[in-house]
Amino acid sequence: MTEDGKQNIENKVSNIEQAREGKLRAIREMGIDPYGSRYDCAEPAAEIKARYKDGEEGQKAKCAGRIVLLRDIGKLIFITLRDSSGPIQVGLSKSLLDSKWSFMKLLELGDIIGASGGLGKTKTGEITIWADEVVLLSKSLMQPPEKWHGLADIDLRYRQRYVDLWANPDVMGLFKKRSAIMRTVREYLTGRGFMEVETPMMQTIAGGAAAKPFITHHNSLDMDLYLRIAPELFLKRLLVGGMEKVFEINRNFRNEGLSTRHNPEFTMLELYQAYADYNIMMDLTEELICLLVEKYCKENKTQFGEKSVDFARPWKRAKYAELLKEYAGCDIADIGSIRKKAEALKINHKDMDDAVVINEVFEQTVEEHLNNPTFVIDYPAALCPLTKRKKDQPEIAERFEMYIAGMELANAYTELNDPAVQEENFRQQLRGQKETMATMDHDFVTALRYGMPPAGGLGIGIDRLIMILTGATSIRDVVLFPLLKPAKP
RNA sequence: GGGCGAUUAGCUCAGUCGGUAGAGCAGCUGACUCUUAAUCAGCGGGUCGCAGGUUCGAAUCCUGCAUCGCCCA
Repeated sequence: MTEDGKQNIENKVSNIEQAREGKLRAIREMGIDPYGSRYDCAEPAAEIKARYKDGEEGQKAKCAGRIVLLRDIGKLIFITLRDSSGPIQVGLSKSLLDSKWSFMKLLELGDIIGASGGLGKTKTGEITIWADEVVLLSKSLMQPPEKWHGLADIDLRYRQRYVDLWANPDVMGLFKKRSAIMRTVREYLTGRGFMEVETPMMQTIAGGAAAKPFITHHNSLDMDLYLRIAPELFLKRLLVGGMEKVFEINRNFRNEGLSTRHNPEFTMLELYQAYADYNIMMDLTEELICLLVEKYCKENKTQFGEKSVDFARPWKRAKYAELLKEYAGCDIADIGSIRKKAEALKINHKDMDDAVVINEVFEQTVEEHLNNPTFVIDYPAALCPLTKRKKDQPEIAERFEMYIAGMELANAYTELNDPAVQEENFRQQLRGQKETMATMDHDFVTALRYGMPPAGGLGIGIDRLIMILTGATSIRDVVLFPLLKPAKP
């Protein structure tokens, strides 16, 4: 960097940061590299603490992490060092580190160090590494957040998640839990013979769901592509190809508003099982989520904001029409009364097809009441262009959505495998629907013409599932880097 | 898109009726070999989100904008 460049940066930083720059220079002048390198054989802090036994003081211990608290008592410095397993106290005493003492005095909050020495306890009983060697692994030039309250500003927490994660241990804990949950999901599915696959994120036709896609452009082909709104149509092509149990856990992108339940990119689990149907998908959903609840929640319950959710089995299974009757007071066959209800709900239903009105009324009257896990089954077929219809009731589709805490978590159906019906459904456009699931995909119809086994398919919104399992009421709390507008124009 | 709220020191927050900006933590100086948000003494630190307006005078009142949050669509 040029001298001018340096000058410009230094003019911008605060006095506090200038003090840190000063320490950086001082450390360099001592001939010490402030950005150390590889540090071998460090042990997780939690394991060091766990293996400590009274009466066996002096055993060697070595760990690395960030200085999150520092208490300087003069010729004795106590450091609370935190690595990804948790905190451990490191004691620096002048008698052990005399030749390096002026360097030790330059350590400050936020620095990443490695320390090794004998394990022991202080007079107050804290397990402590009495360091005889300390290495600076990375100098921190930024002021850490307030040590007691951590980083509380929600905006800053999302924008600077890298600070949030170490300043707020609960946040780290949540994302560790998310990772563990995902591991369990994969173990469960692969244990049952499912194969994990990856299908295109960039698609020429955005199908498989009702949502607005993001559009991007391929330069050398000079054509627009869509970021996928669902992997469904590709996963079903794999059934045609002979894969019998497949799943994909990956991002979907939907170009819609942001809310506590919606992030434009979100993680979806979709799985397909040949020769199954939606009843099997229901059992699988219940079993998988109950396994997760058992493993990651207390007493088969979670607290979600004001709501308490009870996962006791068997979960309620209720027909769409029955719920509409119960909460909207409308008979699904009586479109007159449903339009009347829509009127009362201030739904602009004039230009909507019947099925669309019914669903609007359903969403506004029923969903909020579905607190404990509930399978809503047997949807109006008009709303489900990719779903097989009931043999004896062609107006009903073999589909369920599963709700918890008033939030849609899963969506599944007996997959439609009749190419003629599929092609016809792709042509049916419902009036009044903001987005449609029925986008013509000729190649998908061709695939079905080769023959797709009857199958059950299931989608689970992973971010929402994590919200339920962790009690986080905003999707932004379970997504590491949620989409935000730029802070400065 | 609409309504409500927030935005003040690096961080967490006070700021009365409109009268020149406050605390704790962090920082700096000093003391301290068993601290646990260490303590004690002293010092420095502000584009009160941005832009206008009202006023003798605005962090405070008004308007617009920005970002975030909550609720609604």
